[in-house]
Amino acid sequence: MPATPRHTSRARVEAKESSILDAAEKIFAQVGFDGAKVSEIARAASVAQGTVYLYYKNKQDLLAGVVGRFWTQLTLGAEAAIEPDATTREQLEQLGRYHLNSILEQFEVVSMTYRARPQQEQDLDQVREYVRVFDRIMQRGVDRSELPEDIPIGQLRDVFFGTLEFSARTLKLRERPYDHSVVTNLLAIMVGSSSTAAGAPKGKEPSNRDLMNTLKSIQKQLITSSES
Amino acid sequence: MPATPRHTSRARVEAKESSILDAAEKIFAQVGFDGAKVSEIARAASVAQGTVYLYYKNKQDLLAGVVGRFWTQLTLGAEAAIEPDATTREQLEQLGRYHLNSILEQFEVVSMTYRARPQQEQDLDQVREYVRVFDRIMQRGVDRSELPEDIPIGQLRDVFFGTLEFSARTLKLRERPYDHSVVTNLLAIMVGSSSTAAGAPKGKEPSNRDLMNTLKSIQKQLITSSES
DNA sequence: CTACCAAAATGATTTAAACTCATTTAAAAT
DNA sequence: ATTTTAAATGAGTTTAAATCATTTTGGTAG
Repeated sequence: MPATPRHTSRARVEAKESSILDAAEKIFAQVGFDGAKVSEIARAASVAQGTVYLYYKNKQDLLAGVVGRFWTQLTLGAEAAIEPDATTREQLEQLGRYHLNSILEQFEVVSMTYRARPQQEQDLDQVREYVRVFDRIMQRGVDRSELPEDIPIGQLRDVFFGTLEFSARTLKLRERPYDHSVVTNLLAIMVGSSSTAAGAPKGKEPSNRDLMNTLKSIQKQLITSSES
Repeated sequence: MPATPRHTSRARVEAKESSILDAAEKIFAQVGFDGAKVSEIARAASVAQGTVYLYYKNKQDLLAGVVGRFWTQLTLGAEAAIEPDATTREQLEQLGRYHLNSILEQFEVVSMTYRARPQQEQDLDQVREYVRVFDRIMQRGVDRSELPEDIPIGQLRDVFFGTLEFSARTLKLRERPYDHSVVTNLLAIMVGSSSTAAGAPKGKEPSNRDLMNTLKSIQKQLITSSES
């Protein structure tokens, strides 16, 4: 079992595992999950069919591996893309920009995320980990008093990622490239209209008052907070 | 071929077609697309396996049938749920409420929508038809001067449906029922904070000024409108 | 009423691809 | 050098989708 390698170096096992993942990612992206044959993937990874099954229980599990790795890397990239000293609003813009760009680039893998969690089970752990990047930015905003402390982070998370994913789908469908206005507009409605966009009046500091006011007014409307 | 029935009544053919769809919908929802066997579906519809293939080219096509019918019915229901004389804001709330409720109820079918369009092809026609309900409400708002005329309807559509779908996923994951605050908050950020929610101050007419102002301020930020 | 025809339905058979496992090969320990 | 254990192999098995030669059904005409 590769799960507990004693006699062989862990490094080699991991190298093979990742070469299988590379091959799978390539083939899945090319022909989709259903179109992909495990024999093809094995060939692309230069191993025998049976070897794939030493590392992954089945084809589903292989997909989960590909998708999981993608989101793990996305988390690392997102953390790198965010300047720790920037304002909450700037950090959200950095994350939004990074997120939209990434899911456009790896659109096929993102789409397959939904197939990697069979039958209404929990989300992939790696996806949950990823969305925490958003949560941390928001929580930090609360701690720094840039955001009201009873702001519904969970609901705004769905606004943020839901909008960006649907926008990415729309852009793909129309064969358009990354469009920064999507992020700008999203932040405008989420957090008020302090502008950092090109073409906007220069020399004016983004004010956090807009952000506070907008979110406070949302807050007033919140009847029942559906999470802790 | 059932495509051109001459000797048999169209009604009977359609009855059988829809009984196969009913069976497929039931089995798909129960065990998912991959878990479903065509033989099971045929059994549930009281026909032979081969008969299924007279009506649908393959299993994928059968899924497309189930999913397409769902969105067609959703369009009809949405149109019925919207009062033509209500304000734009009220109509959006009606649509949002109806949409969230419906996709929560038929969550499995909605999830399978993405599998019904194989390999980055166009959206299902029925889905495109459905989202036009939103577009018409918005366009009507523009025509009535309740909305600025250069409002980016396409982008707001992604905010609307993206947020609701991700919110539904979150609610399902946490095993919570329909939560109206999701719709209320979404409208608050999309369209300003005129409250119609329970517990809010009564006797105050929802003002359209909020709506205009919010959207105007978004408008200012729009650098390039990425659609007509 | 019976013979005829075409549409519709059937399910045994074919096909294809996921998955298994007895065997071989390679690596590590003694 | 020998033994032991891990890793890899691919022919063979299994499963389920899809096909198609045959049968059944329902309508039409003589």
